[in-house]
Amino acid sequence: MTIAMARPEALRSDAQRNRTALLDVARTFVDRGEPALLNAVAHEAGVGVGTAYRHFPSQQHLLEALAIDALEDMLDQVRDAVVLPDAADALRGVVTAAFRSMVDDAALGDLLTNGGFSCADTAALAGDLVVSVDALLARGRTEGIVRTDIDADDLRRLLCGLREAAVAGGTRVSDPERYVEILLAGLRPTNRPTP
Amino acid sequence: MTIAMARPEALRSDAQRNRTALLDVARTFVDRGEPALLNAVAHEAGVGVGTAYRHFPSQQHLLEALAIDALEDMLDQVRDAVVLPDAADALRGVVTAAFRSMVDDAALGDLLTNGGFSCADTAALAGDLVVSVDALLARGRTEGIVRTDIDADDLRRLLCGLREAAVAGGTRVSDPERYVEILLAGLRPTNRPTP
Amino acid sequence: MTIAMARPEALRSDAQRNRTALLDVARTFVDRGEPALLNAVAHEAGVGVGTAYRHFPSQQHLLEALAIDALEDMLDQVRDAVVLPDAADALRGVVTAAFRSMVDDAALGDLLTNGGFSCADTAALAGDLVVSVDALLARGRTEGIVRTDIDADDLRRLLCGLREAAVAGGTRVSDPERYVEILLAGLRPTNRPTP
Amino acid sequence: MTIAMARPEALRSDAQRNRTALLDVARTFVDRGEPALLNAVAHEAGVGVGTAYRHFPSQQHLLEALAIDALEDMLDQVRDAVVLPDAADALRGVVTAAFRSMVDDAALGDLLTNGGFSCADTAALAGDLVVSVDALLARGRTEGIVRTDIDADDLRRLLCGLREAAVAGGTRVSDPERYVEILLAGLRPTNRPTP
DNA sequence: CATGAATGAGAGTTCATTCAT
DNA sequence: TATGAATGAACTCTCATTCAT
Repeated sequence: MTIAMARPEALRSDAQRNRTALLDVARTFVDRGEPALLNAVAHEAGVGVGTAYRHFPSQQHLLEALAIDALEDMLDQVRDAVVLPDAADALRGVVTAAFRSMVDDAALGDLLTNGGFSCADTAALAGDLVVSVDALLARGRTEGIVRTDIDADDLRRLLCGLREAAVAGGTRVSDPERYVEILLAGLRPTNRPTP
Repeated sequence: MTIAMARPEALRSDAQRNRTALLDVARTFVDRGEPALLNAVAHEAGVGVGTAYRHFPSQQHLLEALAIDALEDMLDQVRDAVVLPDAADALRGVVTAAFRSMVDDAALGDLLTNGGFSCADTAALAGDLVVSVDALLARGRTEGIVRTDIDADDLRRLLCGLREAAVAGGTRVSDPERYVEILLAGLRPTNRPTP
Repeated sequence: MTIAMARPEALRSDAQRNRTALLDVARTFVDRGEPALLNAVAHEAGVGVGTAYRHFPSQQHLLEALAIDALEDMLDQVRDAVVLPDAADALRGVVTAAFRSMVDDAALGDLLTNGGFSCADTAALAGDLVVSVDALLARGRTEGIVRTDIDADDLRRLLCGLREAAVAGGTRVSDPERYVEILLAGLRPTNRPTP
Repeated sequence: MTIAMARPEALRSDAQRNRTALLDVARTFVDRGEPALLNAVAHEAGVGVGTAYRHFPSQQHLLEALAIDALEDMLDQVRDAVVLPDAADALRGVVTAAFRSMVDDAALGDLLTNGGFSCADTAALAGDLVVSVDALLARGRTEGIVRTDIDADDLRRLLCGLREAAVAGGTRVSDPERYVEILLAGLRPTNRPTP
């Protein structure tokens, strides 16, 4: 029994073709806000259900495969941000980018909201993300630019909640950037004006 | 065809008994985070399915019946707040109380999050709520204690998102009050310190 | 236990009022081609379901109550026809009138089509109708103006079928009278021209 | 979305086995005059409900699958009849055969009576049938052996009505052929004896 | 007698997952 | 390895009839 991977080893070329087709179709589903039912995705991709299940044992696996690149980008961004000269800029950059990604990519948003990773690689990525975000927050706390009672999981929750606020009910709010500003302002330590 | 009401006229005593039993059971479902399936609720309440459907034509009606009291309390609170001497206190009180209610009562939280009212009385209540919240925000804007780019629907969305943040995944975050503080701080006009 | 009657004895005035209201509403249902569900009829008549069931123990009883006058008219017409001077005119008159009644009155048409009387009086009426129609046909056979292999039940079936033909699918055929002409022509003995 | 077909492409052997089993059971239902409920048919065929729904998305589809062969036979017969030397023989043959088929095969009878085709192939067949029957009637009119006010839809209605007359109430009338003779005689132009 | 709440079997349908081909 | 047919539990909803009030 192999551990599931959202990003698999090298595949035979036909398998790779199927996998890509499935992901492409699944993407259209989540972009429309519809659940990526394996059967429906398989059918629309012109592939047997069994094949779909071989590649993605559950909807969750499919979701993680859809989101893993974005998750990795997010990790890179946080790691870059940790070493930025200005801590406030770093945090602002990370929060803004994360929010945008989650609003634009329902797969990523859903994944971070619901958790419960099924693939070893996405789970590991998520773990690394927590570590890096904690580092970022630690620095922010040290420099006094962020509340001291917030950890990485709080930030994840707040971002997921904010994304819900922005896209809930299938309608995207106008100018979602306002919501990031609100979060960023709210994250600063109390009684401390914007620099 | 009578228009559905979440809070019906006086009921015959047996009907009232069943209705209460259904609502009690439904409450345990939503409190556990489970969907209040009409059949399951009916069965557990020791009542025929048909009876459940007579009282609540759909899960949505059931949800609204579960939430209407809390919704009304919320409206009262907002109306009281509008005439409070201090606008900042008023807003803080409303946001705090609303957040607590939604976190404690999943029915209320789900209702405000998903919208789509089926009962005339809950829909009316929700409409009144928007009016009152807009009044509250207008006053806040006038007095310069709240961002000018936020309306009642934004506040609803933000509160629903914050509640998601606090209770998502079936686990309630520790000390949810922190999240309200974040939101309240974020709602203040930029570059303006807490008084 | 009383035997059911489509046309009951004298009723208390309030009972009579309810009965009439139920029948009036039921008539609108069958005229629209909808089944006269006891619950729906009762509700629309502003009467309790129990009351509806007291007056009409089943949809069938309701149907018979709706049709009994027309059935009686039909019987009168046949009895009158039997003693008419011209047998061909008599048959033509009966067939034409019966067809028209059944096309115009879905309750009557359905009753004669499905049989299975639940009320003693409608059943008796139907029995009398068979007797009279057989007399009419006997005379017709004697005078050589009608096929010899047709009895009253055949004629009922043929008329019901013809009505189905005319109104099937909720769409009434244009000029239904053509269909009566076809039946009348078909009923004449073979090889015998219209006089 | 594939368009439904009453007669599918080549099936995998297991699918073919199930399909046949379902159709066999469904046949017994309609022959008993009972509605072919998908669930009941599936159960009696020893097959999951889902399988029944895969093969036949609705009762209507099932009905059309049951009737398509007979419908095709009927079309062949009409097309053959159109080119027969004697127009009267042609019409007689078609009417007689159609009536027999509908009386013997409740699926066919119900299909033609209720219309509302769900499968592309049966709908096409029905359309072709109208065309061919109209051709047959046109020739009959030209040769003066059929009433001029009857078109293909009238003939369909009359045949469906006649079949109702013959089999209504679950009891089949004795010697149904008499009814065809009546219809055939009735279809001839008025005042014109049988040749 | 009137009322209308309650009943519950059953119809119709969907979908995640398995497994024969 | 790919295919797609099969599965059946689960769910929503209806309606004819009964019975407590």
